[in-house]
Amino acid sequence: MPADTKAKLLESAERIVRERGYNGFSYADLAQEIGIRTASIHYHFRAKSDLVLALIERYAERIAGGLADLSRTGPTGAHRIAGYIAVYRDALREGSSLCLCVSLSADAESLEPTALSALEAFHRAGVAWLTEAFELATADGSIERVGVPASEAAATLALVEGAQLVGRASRSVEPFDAAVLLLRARLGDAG
Amino acid sequence: MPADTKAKLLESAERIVRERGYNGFSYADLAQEIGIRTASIHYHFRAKSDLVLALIERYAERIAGGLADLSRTGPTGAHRIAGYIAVYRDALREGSSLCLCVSLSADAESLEPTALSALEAFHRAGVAWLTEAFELATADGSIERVGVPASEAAATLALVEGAQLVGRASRSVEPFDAAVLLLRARLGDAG
DNA sequence: GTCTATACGGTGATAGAC
DNA sequence: GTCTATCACCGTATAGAC
Repeated sequence: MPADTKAKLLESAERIVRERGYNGFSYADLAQEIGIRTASIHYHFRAKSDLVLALIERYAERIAGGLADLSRTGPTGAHRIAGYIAVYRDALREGSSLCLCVSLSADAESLEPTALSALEAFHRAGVAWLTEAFELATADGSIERVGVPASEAAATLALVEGAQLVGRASRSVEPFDAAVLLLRARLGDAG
Repeated sequence: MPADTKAKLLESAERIVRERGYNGFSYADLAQEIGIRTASIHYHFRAKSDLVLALIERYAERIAGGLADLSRTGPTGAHRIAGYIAVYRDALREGSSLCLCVSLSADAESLEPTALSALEAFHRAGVAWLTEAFELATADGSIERVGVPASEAAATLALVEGAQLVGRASRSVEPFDAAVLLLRARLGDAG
């Protein structure tokens, strides 16, 4: 099935970048994993920078889709925040990988301006979604003591990204859970 | 002054790793920066893994020293937490670099077990120091609504590390400040 | 679409002269 | 302590055959 090679490449590349970082993966790794030669990868993605940009855009769309679902199904602000935390917890995969954009943020220096812009857009979208969720929580009373929604959103994004990093360093979810414990406690039953 | 070459190497290496990550720096970068050949670096650090381990240990000692000073001079729990946030804010250097251990956590897969252990120890020491600070804050009443100190500590460490990452992605301190705004508000005058 | 072959610079690391 | 010389890869990328 040569038609979906591009999809396979994106799938494998995402996993490798999330485990090893942008500078820690190569076309050789990728080629070996899906069983073609490195030269063939260049047919699908002219340069590594093109691949990484496609990776971010695909990832951002997927996450945006998941958050849109959460917005539809999460009955309260607290439920939505709980769902957001779960997305990052799952992405940590027991300490073996990071959110793609957490991994790439650390390697920001090696990225092209286009990739950097996509990375910033990802973060802006996360903060925007969280801000809405905290606004809803203020309205529906599902979270105690909500501060300015935009500030709560910025803090929550940083918290879950940092929690991933600490979990990654110990190859375990435990530090992640410890870091988000107080936030989840504020969510009541939804947490 | 060939005697302090080792110190110069550590200084330069730390800066480069904090800007570009473990996999984004090479002995060649280092050699060029301090004006010797790559072969000479091997005299001081047999392998790259030895250099990175020395880097973490040196960094951990330096930060521990700074925190010990803060413990001595910070009159209240709130002042100590404020000082801790400032340490991470300074390390971000306007968005151009990360805390060494934030950078290395993202590249955890590429590190030797000894370096990984040192990284975990760094995080444990941070949480331990913060736990003490939050315990003090509970006792002196300098922070409102303190939860379980150990949980506050885990959340604070993740918050500042994540805030750095988001700042790094936009090459700016602004996202860092936005992320820690609510925590600093809880610190009252000390924030 | 994928291959072989190849270019060409970068990579950590070592041996041995000075 | 630092050098030159050299090693054995690995890195991204391209040309052109099939």
